[in-house]
Amino acid sequence: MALFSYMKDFIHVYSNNFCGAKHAFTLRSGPKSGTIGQPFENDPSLTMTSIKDVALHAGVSVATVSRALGNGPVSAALRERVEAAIAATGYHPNLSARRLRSQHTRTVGLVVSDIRNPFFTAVSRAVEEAAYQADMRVILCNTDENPEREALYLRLMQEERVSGMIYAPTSTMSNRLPANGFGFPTVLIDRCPEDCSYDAVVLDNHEAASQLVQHLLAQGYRHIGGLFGNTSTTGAQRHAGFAETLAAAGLPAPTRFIAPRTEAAESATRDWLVSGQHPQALLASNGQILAGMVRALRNLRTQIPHELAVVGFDNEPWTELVGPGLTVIEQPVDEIGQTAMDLLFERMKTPTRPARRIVLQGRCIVRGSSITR
Amino acid sequence: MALFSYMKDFIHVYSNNFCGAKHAFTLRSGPKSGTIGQPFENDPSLTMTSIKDVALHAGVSVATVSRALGNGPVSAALRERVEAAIAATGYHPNLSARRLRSQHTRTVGLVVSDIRNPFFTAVSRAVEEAAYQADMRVILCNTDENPEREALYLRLMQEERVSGMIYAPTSTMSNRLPANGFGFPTVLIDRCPEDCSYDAVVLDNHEAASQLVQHLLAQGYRHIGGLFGNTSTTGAQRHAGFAETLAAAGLPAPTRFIAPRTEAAESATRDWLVSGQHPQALLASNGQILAGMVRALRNLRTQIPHELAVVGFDNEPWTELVGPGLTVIEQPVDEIGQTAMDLLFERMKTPTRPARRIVLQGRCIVRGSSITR
DNA sequence: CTGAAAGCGCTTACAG
DNA sequence: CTGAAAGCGCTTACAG
Repeated sequence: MALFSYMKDFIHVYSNNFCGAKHAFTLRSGPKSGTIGQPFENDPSLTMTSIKDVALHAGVSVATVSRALGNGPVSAALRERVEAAIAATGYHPNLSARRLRSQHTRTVGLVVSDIRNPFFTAVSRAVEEAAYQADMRVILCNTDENPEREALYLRLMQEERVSGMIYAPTSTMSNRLPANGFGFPTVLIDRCPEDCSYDAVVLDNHEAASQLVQHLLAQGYRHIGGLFGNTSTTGAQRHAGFAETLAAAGLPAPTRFIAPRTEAAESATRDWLVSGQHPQALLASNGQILAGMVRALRNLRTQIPHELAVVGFDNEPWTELVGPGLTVIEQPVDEIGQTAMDLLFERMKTPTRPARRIVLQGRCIVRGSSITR
Repeated sequence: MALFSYMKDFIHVYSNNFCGAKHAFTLRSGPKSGTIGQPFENDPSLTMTSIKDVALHAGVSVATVSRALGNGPVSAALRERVEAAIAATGYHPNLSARRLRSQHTRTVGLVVSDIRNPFFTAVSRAVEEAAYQADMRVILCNTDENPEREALYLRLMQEERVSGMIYAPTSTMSNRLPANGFGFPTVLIDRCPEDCSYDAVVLDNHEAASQLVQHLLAQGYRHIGGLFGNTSTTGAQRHAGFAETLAAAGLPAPTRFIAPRTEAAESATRDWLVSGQHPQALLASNGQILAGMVRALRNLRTQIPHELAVVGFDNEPWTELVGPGLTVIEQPVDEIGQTAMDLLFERMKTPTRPARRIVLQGRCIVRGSSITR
């Protein structure tokens, strides 16, 4: 409502005043000035009021307007006049100018590897919420597990001069993280090489996978196989927990590494099952793989859990609704996002503090997919 | 790989040169200068190389560096020297400065109402992809159906001076969209008042809901109820298609309007079913509602479709995996995102063109949840 | 408390 | 093709 009248005022002012005198310097912008083939943009300079317009309107200096905007020391009388002028002109501060001048962007970059993965969607929401509370913006970038896009977005982080970055590197970059950091505070999430010198928030992947295997062993399963994502340290760690727990029980750990995508998981599962000698139970190392696995079983008319038990990662809403319900590890997604932001803020305050690695525990939710009786 | 060495060079340069002479003007930034209680940021001016450093290093003017960066007219010799200097100094252009000076941001704002809704996740990906192709950034904002957050983000769009906006308004704002626009090209998606003067890409909601009802009628169902979201024009339109199709068949259309969330749908469904006189078939107006509905049925041990048939919107991967498979309307999410970007570009080119409303058809995917035989 | 002035890092007419 | 200079819209010492 307030916003609406704001807009109307804005439009109003645009079509009347403040558009004549102020542009001694005109741009030659137009269709030809952009990259070839790119659409050109309206010239915002013609439509946007600036702090100068507000100052003129209020009869004060731009410095005073700026102070009124930023809770600086301004007398009540002037502040009032400035506020009236802002309302009258429909002024909106220009963030580019503010960032350039103040040399801080109040922006955190969030670089994730697959926004279709609900794990990252959930973490994103938590990060955004925390940023919102701290009056910061977040730039969300989806690398899609593609190192080229990743390089592009890391460059973007530099160009945007982000205050900090929360980052889930692809496996390619995991081994090549700059030893001295990126030039701004960085917190890794979900994935982190064992030896790395970055702040990080990760799941205890080894333990979580181990829990799933122990649960299956307790249920009497002995032939247990696993499908793991091949693009991250996370998949590798979950595999380690899986394999070591089976080894401790004196059992083999048949494993396939695949792209962490539904389609890849579906065909891998199908191939495995039609190969004849398939396991009694299968573990999926993330939600996408789990979905592909279930789809394959469905198409093959394989009964869960009687013909094949299934366990996996990520407690997505639908895992409760499928078949007898799927046994999964739930990750503390809100805590991961919140903690990552906390680490970022601490790092900003104390740039020299030694790197901290926070390991969070998953929660094993047992459902029908792994219970034969 | 290229990126890695880039980073290393960057760090290297930072700790050596270019940090002495250039700051005649120093900021007093520090812990006290930010908002109270907010963490302060490292002063990037101390760590960042600028175009001036590159020019110095290459022995050319800043204008030449700028031209080399932007494909301007530069001799091959100088271009080479500039590129070497960029590599040596680890220079990254400052986007804030560039945007301020050039008066275009190459940024599109994407304001959605619920990022947990996979429909919006999918559309976001399509928009991002199209933006990426056009060398533009996207700012993704999630209003969470909250008009306050929405107002905040609309203000942010102004402050960021976005080139354009793709926008799914809450029902509150739907009635209050500024008649003259926001001051930049805007395309509505998913939701759009009937009479509105904005460019828009929407589903033929009336027809899609009608299709679902016709399918149920053809299957012999006569007592058909519906759960619809109450926060958007979309829910209302789907309800209209639902109710009118039933009316044409001379049947009543028992309806409940709810918040478009899983939890709300679950409790509404439960209440409806335990009330005794429940329908034979139920329609859900989006994916979240559909999920809540299925969960309620599961908890009540109600068999789909024998005790209750279920149809709904949004062909999310899991709808195929639940029970006998769920009959749904699939939305052309990629096309929606792509088309919205196209409309935005066209609007930028021809600001005065009359508003265009593009109505896309859904696809009805019939699965076991609505087939009794 | 207030204003005049400098300058953040770029891009772009303008004049060679 | 190239450089010197102006200026985008702000914030912030500095001097009253």
